[in-house]
Amino acid sequence: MAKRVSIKEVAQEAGVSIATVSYVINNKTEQSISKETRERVYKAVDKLNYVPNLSARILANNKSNLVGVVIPQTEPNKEFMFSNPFYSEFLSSFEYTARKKGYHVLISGTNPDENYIEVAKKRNLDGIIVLGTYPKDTLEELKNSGIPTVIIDSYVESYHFNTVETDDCYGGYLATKYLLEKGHRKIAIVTGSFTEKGVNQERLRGYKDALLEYGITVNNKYICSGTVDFDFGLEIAKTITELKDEITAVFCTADIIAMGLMNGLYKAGVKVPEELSIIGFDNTFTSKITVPALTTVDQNIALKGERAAKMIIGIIEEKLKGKQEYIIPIEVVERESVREV
Amino acid sequence: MAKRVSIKEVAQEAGVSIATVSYVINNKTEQSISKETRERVYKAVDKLNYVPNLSARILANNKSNLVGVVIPQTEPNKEFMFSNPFYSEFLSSFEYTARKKGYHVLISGTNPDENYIEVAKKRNLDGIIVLGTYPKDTLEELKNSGIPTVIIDSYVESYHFNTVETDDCYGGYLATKYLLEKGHRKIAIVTGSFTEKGVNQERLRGYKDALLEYGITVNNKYICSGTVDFDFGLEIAKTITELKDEITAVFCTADIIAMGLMNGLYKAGVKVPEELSIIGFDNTFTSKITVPALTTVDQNIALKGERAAKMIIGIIEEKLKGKQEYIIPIEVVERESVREV
DNA sequence: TTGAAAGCGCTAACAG
DNA sequence: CTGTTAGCGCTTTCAA
Repeated sequence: MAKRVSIKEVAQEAGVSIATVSYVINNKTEQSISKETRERVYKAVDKLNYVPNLSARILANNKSNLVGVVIPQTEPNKEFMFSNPFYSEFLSSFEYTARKKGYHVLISGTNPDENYIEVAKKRNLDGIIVLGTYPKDTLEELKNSGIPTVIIDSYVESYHFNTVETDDCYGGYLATKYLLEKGHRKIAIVTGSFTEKGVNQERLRGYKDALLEYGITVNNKYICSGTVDFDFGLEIAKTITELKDEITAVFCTADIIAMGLMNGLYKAGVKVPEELSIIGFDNTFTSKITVPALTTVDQNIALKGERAAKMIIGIIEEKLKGKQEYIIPIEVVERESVREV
Repeated sequence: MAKRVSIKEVAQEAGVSIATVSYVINNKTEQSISKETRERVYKAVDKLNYVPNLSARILANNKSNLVGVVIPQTEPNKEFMFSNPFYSEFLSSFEYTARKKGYHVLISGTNPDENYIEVAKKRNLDGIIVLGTYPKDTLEELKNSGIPTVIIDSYVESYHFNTVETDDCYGGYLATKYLLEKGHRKIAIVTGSFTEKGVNQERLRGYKDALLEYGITVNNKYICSGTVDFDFGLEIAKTITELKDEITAVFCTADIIAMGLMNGLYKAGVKVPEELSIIGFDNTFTSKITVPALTTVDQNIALKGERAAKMIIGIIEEKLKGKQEYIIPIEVVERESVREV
């Protein structure tokens, strides 16, 4: 590797002190530098192809311009975190926004044994984004570490933490209401497991709210809970098929479940939406792809990534003070999987 | 933020010198340390909750245990790089493998204006993974920077660079041959644009090879080239529908195109696979989801990520010398979109 | 087996 | 307006 040039060599080349070089390259306004000197430094930087060594800078400044994103192992025993398209869409938009603001992004799945705070300290992370649900203790510890943190999509005592969230309850309400407005009255819900205060529970709450608003009593037989994946959707198709003569619509609290369900229904010969209407949640890009295309609740993941980036950077740079909260707007995207009855 | 404890405080607590602490926490074998001292240090580390500051370490060692992954803006004007599920699957597996080996991963889209070598130098990256196709100059420059680099899926003068690749030509051959074995003789190919020496060109080559092997002359009318996305597949459905009485099968060089095509065909009332067989390429997780499920060529993306990580780390640690190359094995995954004729 | 001290590249307080 | 220098936390040579 070609020997890296340091500030010292730049100083030499420009015939100034290293302090001066530092002032110039950092555009320190509190230091006036003669135009001439400034130019000499620039020229030397160019000529020598100087690139500052951030490690040294971090050491001196205690500021890394690095933010870490922690992504859960979505499936235990599965090493892979963001096979779920949600994560990649989020990350994509997050990284882009952060980069534009001069921050780099360190990603990390979670090692069960490794405490993320350790990573954060080691790498002098300026801030941390936490995706997904974690035990409250872990989050509390994070908070106590004093490192700016933004939690995404976690309902764990939100009043404590900076958060970017979707209004899942409202989303569940919207989805269900949409079906109701289309004339459906017997509506099943297929959802993930109800970890305490999780996303699924909120969406279920919205579902109930909407039914109540229409004076419909909630029928527990219509509530199917399992895991958030394709296979569960596939599997539950059997149950739904049996319910087919009673119900006219299904609200799946995740697109991926809806896909599995639609697939299973297809195999069982149940036509969507002719015989059964389906609405999803997430609007991952795959929902356009199904046949029929899936009507779903859009939570604007890209916006989520962008807001998360702006929030954490705002906090880091102390432009944002106190607890921060942002709720991502939500809306139904009409496609082809719901019919009017 | 709670004041961080440094090696100095640990030394004080343990009643030894900072050098000794350094030896102990780094497990330096070339330094013998009495068991007793070692224990005292460990105790102090625990008590004070000491976490080493990697920035200082990097500065002293010139070794960051950080590797950068450069991801292209797949679509110009689109900020988002890895909406394409390929990237997330790759990254997921890459990060996991790297983490297990003690490396962290810095991700970055590419700023048109910002030269990635600069990022690499700034952050003292130990190695770089480049995804996708770049101008040869850029890669050459990277090479000259002396930073270990592994290029994924680029055909740019591969003999120069360390690479992890899929044998796209062979994949194209396999896909086509599969159709031929199922009795198809008139086979169209729908593919992306032919940038010089890109993936698509290779897959096309395989397609031609297979036809030739069966003594079939290539019909240019059957070669449809556009962009690698859902919409192109949708669009090309029209052309394919017109060809329907001549051809019996289509090879799409990307799953996402196949999805669009299937969607378009569905709308046009063309039945897959009864009237037309379709085979894809990639085996992204979405290919299970379609109706009918897509028969496709699997390139084992997770393995790709794993091998890339092992390769770059091997090179960094000088366990791997000279040009490295790994070709990901490939196979056809049979599902439901191809029928026997 | 241990410790003192130089040095990694940079920032910033201070002096001039 | 510019330069000197201490110090950020750590590794490593060399001496003890």
